[in-house]
Amino acid sequence: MTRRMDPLTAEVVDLIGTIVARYYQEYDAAAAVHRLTGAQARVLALLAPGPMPMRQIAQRLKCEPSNVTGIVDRLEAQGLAERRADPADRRVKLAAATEQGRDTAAHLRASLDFAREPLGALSEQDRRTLRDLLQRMLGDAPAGGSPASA
Amino acid sequence: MTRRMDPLTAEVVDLIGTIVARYYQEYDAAAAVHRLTGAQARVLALLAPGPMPMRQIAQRLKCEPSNVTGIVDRLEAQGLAERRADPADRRVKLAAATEQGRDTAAHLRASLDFAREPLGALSEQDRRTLRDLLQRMLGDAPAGGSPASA
DNA sequence: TGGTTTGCTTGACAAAGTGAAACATCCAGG
DNA sequence: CCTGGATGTTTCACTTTGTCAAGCAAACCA
Repeated sequence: MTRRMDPLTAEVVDLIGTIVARYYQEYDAAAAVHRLTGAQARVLALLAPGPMPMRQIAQRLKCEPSNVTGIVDRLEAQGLAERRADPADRRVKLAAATEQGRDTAAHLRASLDFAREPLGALSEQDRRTLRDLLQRMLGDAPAGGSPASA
Repeated sequence: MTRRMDPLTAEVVDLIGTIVARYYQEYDAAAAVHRLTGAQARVLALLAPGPMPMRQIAQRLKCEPSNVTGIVDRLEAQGLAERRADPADRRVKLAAATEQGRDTAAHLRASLDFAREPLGALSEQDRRTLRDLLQRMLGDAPAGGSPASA
C-alpha cells in the first residue's frame, strides 16, 4: 500500500488541488453577487440553454433527485426558474429558467473572471498546449460542455 | 458587459470545470472509504504533518473557526484527532492527529488514484509542461503549500 | 491595574445532501 | 382491458457544512 508518487506528479497534483480550491471559491463568490449559492448557480447554468427534467438535473449534479427539488424550489422563489409540465410524460416536471433567470445566468457566466484572468498569463500557444494536455489527461472525454440532451 | 471569451479560452475553462468536478467527486469517494466526509478528510490531511491551532485550520479552509469546532469534534469522536493545550498560549487549542488518524491520512493519500491514474496518460515531459503551465497560470504562487502565517 | 484584542465554543439558523416512504403516471404481459 | 411493476417527483426526518452573534478565558498594552 501507499505506493510513493514521484515528486513531479505530486507537484502537479498539488497544483490541481490549488486550482480546484480557487475555482470553487471564485465560483461561489460570483454566485453570491447574484444572491445565489454555488449549487443554485450550477443548476441555473444548466437550465439556461433550455428546460430539463428534474431527474436529469440530478444526474448532472450527481446527487439524489430529492435534493434537486429543494434547489429548484429556491430558484423558483427568486423568480429565476419555474416548473413546467412535460406534454410527453405527465410524471415529469421540466425545470426552466425564466427570462430573468437566463439574464442572471448570462451575467454569471460573464463574471467568471476566474477563468479569463489567470489564463491571461498564457499565450495563445500556451493555452492550446494546456487544452491538449488536459484533454489527454481526461481521456479525451468531451469536456462536460454540451448537454446533447433532447 | 459580458465581454465574449474566445473559443479556445472557453474550451480550457470547460476542461478545468470538468477536472474540478471529478476531483471533488473522487476526493469524497476516497474519504467515504474511511467513513469520512470531504471536509473531515481535508482537516485530517492538514493535521497529518503535525498539530495546528484551530484558528489556523479555519484560515486554511477559508471558513469560520466555529465551523472547524464541529469538524474536529467529529474527528475526535472517531478517535482520529485530539485537542491539546498550547503551552505557549493557554487560549489556543492545538488539534492533532492521533496515531490512528495519521494512519488513516496516509491511506487516504495513497488512495488518491484520481491523481495518479489520469496523469498516467501523460509522459514525464508532458507532466513537466503541464506543471509549468499551471504554475504560470496561478501566478507562480507556491502550490497551496506553506502557510507562512505567524 | 483595566480595557481591548484574540482564540475557541456555543447556539440558532440556512443550505446541501442522503435515504425511505408516498403518490401519480407510464408501460408491458396476460 | 387491467393489473403489476417501474419511473419521476415530492415530502419527511436526519446529518454535515457553513454563517453569524454572543459569551468566556486568556493575553496584551498602556
